[in-house]
Amino acid sequence: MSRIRLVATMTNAPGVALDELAQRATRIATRRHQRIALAGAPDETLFLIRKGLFLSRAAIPDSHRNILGILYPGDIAHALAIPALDRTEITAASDSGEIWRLRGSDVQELQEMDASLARMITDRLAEKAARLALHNAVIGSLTGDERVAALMMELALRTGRHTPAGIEFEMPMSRTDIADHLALNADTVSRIVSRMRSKGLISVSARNSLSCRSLDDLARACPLADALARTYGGARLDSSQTAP
Amino acid sequence: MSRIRLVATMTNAPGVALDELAQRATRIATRRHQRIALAGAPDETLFLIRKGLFLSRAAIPDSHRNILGILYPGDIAHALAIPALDRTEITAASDSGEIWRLRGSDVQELQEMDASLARMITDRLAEKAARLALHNAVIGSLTGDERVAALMMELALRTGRHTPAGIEFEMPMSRTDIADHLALNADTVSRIVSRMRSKGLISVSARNSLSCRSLDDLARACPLADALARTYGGARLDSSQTAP
DNA sequence: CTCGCGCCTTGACCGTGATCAAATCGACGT
DNA sequence: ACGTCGATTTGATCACGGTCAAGGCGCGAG
Repeated sequence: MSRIRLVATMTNAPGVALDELAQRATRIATRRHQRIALAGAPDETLFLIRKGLFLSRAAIPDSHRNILGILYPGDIAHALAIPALDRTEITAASDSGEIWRLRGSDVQELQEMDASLARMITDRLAEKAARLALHNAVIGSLTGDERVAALMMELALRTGRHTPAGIEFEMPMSRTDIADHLALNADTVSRIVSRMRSKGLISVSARNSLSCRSLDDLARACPLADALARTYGGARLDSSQTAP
Repeated sequence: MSRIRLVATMTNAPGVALDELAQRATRIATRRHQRIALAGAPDETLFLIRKGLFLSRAAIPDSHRNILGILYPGDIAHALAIPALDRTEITAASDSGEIWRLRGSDVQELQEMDASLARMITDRLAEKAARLALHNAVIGSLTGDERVAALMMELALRTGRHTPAGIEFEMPMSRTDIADHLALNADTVSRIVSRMRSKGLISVSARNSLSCRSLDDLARACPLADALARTYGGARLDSSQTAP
């Protein structure tokens, strides 16, 4: 049997590079539903997510879908890393978030002075590509139920806290947003979540907040759990049954 | 009405950075179906696609799917940009391809000497992220027919040549590979391609080679054609009817 | 309190694409 | 030419999830 451990996630960039960025960054405090347009900013502008959960959106022709991805603290958003669609923007999913905006020329300059910053940026971009490829596999090869379980694992691993009842995590998106992100339908997502609740896999602990007794049960509901754990948790599935 | 122009695509990195890389790279000539394992190489090893079409693969649990993406000349492959799945590898789709393998430490060193190389690498990674996000939208919001049209547009824009009969392009993958990549089923892909042939949208010009009379007709079959053209072609859809 | 407005839930029905099976095609070696 | 093996095509059937519609719930405004 396999077990997932929840470990502290490194959501922040290494301190050295961060201090340099902090000096030049425009800090933006955000509240829920606040939008930050990418269309307006110059191409090279770089956004660094510092706190909270954000969604990147864009208009997708002939479709109601408009979610491109979830942004977590530490992530980078850059116009060049987003497909050439209309109305691209970032919206805050949770309250009291924070984003840093950096001019492309400043980043360029700092990068030339400090190689570790360049390294940090390429690592973030590579990680983002890996996560997008994994998400491709999620929506390309999993059933509806498995996709929802995958999203919950991702959020639990990133934002989860241990409580007596198990692991509690935020899912601060509407059913429609979840559906868009998982390439499902809002009605279907609602059905799936209800089913998971009635099976006891998860329970609602507050508005936009879920808890699950055991991550392992969730993982068993999702074939890609192992890869998700490695990617999002710093945690990993291991086969040892050593229960201390 | 909109028209798509096919323009020369810049598939190669800027010359300056390329010369530096050339000195340190191990050049690998590949033939069809040749595999290059990523699992064996050190984490930081960087692969640069120089010629030919390649597919990145990985084992996906409980699924026959195993295609993560298509790699075109100019693309970078890096273990960190690939999700934490088993049996990750790159296979050549076409004959007479070429890949450069670079040690992570060499890249690091060159990057510190020449900022334009660092820039080239981040640009490639960002572009890859954009393409993956676009592919998410393709398999998440399009019907089977539209997905196949999207893949054909991508290939036509990247590898297409003008001929008297229209645009001719290579599709050197098996039906199964195409199906995996588009999150469809091999049977379904076969049906869709047959349907497109009987509609006259495309015709078979040789084994693994198709031609289509007009890219615009293909584009009309795919809601995301505009974004695909911007991303893959350097071409774009424009609304001018100026026919010289 | 009550109304109104979003959002969510649940049910009934339907369509796209998956699955399974059989026939056909293509490449290659003998 | 013939036989073999894998890939492709095509057909028949079915299930998952989409669509549409009705009803419920939460929450803020009047």
